[in-house]
Amino acid sequence: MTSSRRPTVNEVAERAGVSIASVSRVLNGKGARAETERLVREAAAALGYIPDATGRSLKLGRGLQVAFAVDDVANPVYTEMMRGVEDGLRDAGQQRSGAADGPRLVVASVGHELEDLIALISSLSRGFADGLVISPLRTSPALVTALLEAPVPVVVVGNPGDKVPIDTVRTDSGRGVKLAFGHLADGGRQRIAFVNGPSETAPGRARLHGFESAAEGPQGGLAGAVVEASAFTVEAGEEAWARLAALPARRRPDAVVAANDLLAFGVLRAAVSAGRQVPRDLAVVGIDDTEYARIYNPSLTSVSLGAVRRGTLAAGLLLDRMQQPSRAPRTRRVNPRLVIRESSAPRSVRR
Amino acid sequence: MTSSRRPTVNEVAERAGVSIASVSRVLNGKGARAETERLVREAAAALGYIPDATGRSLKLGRGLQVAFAVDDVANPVYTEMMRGVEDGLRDAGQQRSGAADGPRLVVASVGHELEDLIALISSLSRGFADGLVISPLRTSPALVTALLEAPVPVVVVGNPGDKVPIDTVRTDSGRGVKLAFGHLADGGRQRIAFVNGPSETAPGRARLHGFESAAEGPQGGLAGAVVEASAFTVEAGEEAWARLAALPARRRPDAVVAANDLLAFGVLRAAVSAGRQVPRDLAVVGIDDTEYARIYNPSLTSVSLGAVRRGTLAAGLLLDRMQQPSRAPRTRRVNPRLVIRESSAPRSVRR
DNA sequence: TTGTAGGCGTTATCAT
DNA sequence: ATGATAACGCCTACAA
Repeated sequence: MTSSRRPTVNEVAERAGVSIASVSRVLNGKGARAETERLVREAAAALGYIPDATGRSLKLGRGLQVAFAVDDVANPVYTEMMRGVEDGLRDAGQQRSGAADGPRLVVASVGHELEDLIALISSLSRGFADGLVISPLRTSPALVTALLEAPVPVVVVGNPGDKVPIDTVRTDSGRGVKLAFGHLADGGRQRIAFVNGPSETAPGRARLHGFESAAEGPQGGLAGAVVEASAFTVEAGEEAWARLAALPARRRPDAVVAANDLLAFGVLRAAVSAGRQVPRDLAVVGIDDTEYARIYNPSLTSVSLGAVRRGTLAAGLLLDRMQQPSRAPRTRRVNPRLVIRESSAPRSVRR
Repeated sequence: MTSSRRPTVNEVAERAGVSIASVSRVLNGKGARAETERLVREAAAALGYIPDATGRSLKLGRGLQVAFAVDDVANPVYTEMMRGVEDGLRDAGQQRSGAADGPRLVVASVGHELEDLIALISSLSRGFADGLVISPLRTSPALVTALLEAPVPVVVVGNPGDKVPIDTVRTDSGRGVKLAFGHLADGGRQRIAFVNGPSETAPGRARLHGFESAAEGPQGGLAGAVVEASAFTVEAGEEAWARLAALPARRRPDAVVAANDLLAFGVLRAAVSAGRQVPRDLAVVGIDDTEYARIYNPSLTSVSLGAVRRGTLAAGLLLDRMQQPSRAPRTRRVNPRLVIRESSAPRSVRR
């Protein structure tokens, strides 16, 4: 099945009757006599020659792969972000280098363990990836250290900690939570609960602050219970709903803001299974505006954090830094945007 | 930000006061005097030395990465399959080589174009990946050729064509369709439509055959319209429902088998939006038993094709072939399994 | 314009 | 047991 061996520049050169230097030049568009060019291209085609990426990167000191490390490939928000990174790589790569296309994107799915991510970053070496985009849930001094000493440029989507001199793409998810809260309050909801993910994560902390600050605002009296789910997953959302449902009747919420769409789906699934009517008995708002938000029944009101856009911006920052490793770190921002759907229809309105 | 430069064996050797050969030996566990070993390890640790993957693969003629090429990263079935591949790589890698862990998995998201996939396969080179798992929707003689001449071992999840001598992991998705059809017929449904994906794809063809053969069976009189969606996506499912709804009343289905879960969600979304009650007015069964099938409202009955298991099996086949490139091609099979949920509750039963 | 030669970081052979 | 040295495939001064 596998052909015996890959042809090398040497064999192409021999067959074309030229030197390996000419082969390399022709194949890299460095200019050569028309006749030489023809000879080389013919020989390469005949042999099915494909440059060995290893040899090339070894010589060049860089390859053409960019990695995207994700905590949870099953979360659609990351696949959307990934699409954004891909787009950004392709477009910018084309625009910048005029080359056929930008670097190839590989996705490294690291586990949920922070250590795994740190190991990935510091093991990052030429030949695996020449740039990295990460969107870590958790952070720690060790991670920051690894980031700063990373062997290749790294762009963080999220907040790695204040004043860390590194390129980042950020969004104010706390403000997103306030948007959701205000929307539910405007819709006549009386007791609005917040289902957060783990508060020791960066997004968990930011979103909790958002809820707390909403609770201090003019409509703050409507703020209900805060429940911390064990993860940003559907299962954890179901479990969180069980805890809300166990509350004494007068504290039981008529609306829930969930810290992401997966948690929201969990709450919806569990609440509907328990016989709640959504949005009549219970309104639900998620965060991320995942593809499934539109599809769910009822469709889910959600706060878009611009996952695709954030991916694209991250790719741009990364390419810039790969070109100029010493430039000053930059931060790009994306604004949250509320997308209203069925799951949060105002209490007063009959469907 | 990026530290000046990565340390190399030379620097470790110099600092340890030994030769680079000793460094290499120690770090690869080839045995050395205890004192030498200590010296090398200390120097390596002090310098934060990490072997350069590029240099290593260049010398070794192979790296330690496996790629997984997917048509549509947004389809949860592929993220599940990917999890299976990861597991298989890790477990088997550990078991076989006794090494810390198996090869690293990278995901190459190729576009929907067959050409892109072919380009990926033939451009596959050392330094990018040393093995590949693909699950292509479409196939063609050109793809088969590329597969057979691929520079690295390839395992196909799916059916690349009959008698193609290549390792494959298969499942009889046609039988899955028959399972779904039979289930709906048993539940008292009178007119069962089939929403297929593009019939020029391998799964589209197999699933259509499954439906046709069900239509010839004992309950075949219940077989209704066949609609071919433009893709295996939610949007295409919504559009397909529109076409079913436009049918004259007596041909309108009271049940739908969809060729995958995304199509099923599209049908559900569109039907529910149009005021249909599921499962009272309309029963729906999907294929793939995606994570969202359990979560949807109503939860979706679906035929599991064992995505995770298929991924694991593919990883095993790949590792075997990487070890023995010339062994005979093998095929592993996974059986479809019906998972019954709310969306297909029998007509007669009141909820 | 073309060819020769050196070296990127690693491992493995062959002396010592 | 250890060290010097030669590759692996590629690109690119430098020389011709």
